[in-house]
Amino acid sequence: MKAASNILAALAEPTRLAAIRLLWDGQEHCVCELMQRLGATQSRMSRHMGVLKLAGLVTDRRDAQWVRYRRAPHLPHHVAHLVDAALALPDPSNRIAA
Amino acid sequence: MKAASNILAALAEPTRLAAIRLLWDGQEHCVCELMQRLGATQSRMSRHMGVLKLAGLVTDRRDAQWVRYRRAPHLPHHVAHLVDAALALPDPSNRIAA
DNA sequence: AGGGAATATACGCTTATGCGCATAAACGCA
DNA sequence: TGCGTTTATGCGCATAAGCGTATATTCCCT
Repeated sequence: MKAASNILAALAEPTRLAAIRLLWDGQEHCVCELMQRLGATQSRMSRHMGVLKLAGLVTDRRDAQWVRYRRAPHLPHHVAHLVDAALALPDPSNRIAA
Repeated sequence: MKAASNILAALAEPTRLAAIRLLWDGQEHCVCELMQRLGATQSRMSRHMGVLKLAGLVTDRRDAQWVRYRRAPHLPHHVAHLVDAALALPDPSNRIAA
């Protein structure tokens, strides 16, 4: 099993990490919202979410024409802890103009 | 700045994570030791260490014909915390035979 | 049934990553 | 200086990752 590498690789992409940051509020977010807020195209965002889902970090739920993503429930504590640590790193998108 | 992604990507490779695990004892380890203990070729290990060094996770020191690597000193707490969390994930190489 | 919205996916392309092999570079020692 | 040891690196290759475009798919609503 190489779950550790999968998870780390999933987090090692700026847009995916940004998506995780949004999803980590515990609420559901549709792809359309994520792509808008992160400035990503539809297919790009969809695929990134697929990676996060495959890594076990998020789950999705079909709701009419939308697919709602949210933080995976019952996430192993090690994993949750890792994600928290990743989110604690300085966020490039939060940079203050000089 | 995309340091976060760099660090996560650096950790997202099994051999590199295993190297970090060894180096996280705070001691110095030469490439020859790492390659032996991790079963990697020389060039492979050297390059992996280069990636870790570039990510700022380790430092190297020339000692005669050896290059001693060790955990980077004064690592930002966020980063140290992240690495600790990554090392806390179940380790594939520590698997117990069934 | 038909149309529009939201999402996933197949395809092709470009770039990045990881690797082995061979070679260079740095060093100690005789 | 020449040799052995250790480490880094140039080169080429194979594979993976990421992306855009276009197309399917799923669902609601009329």
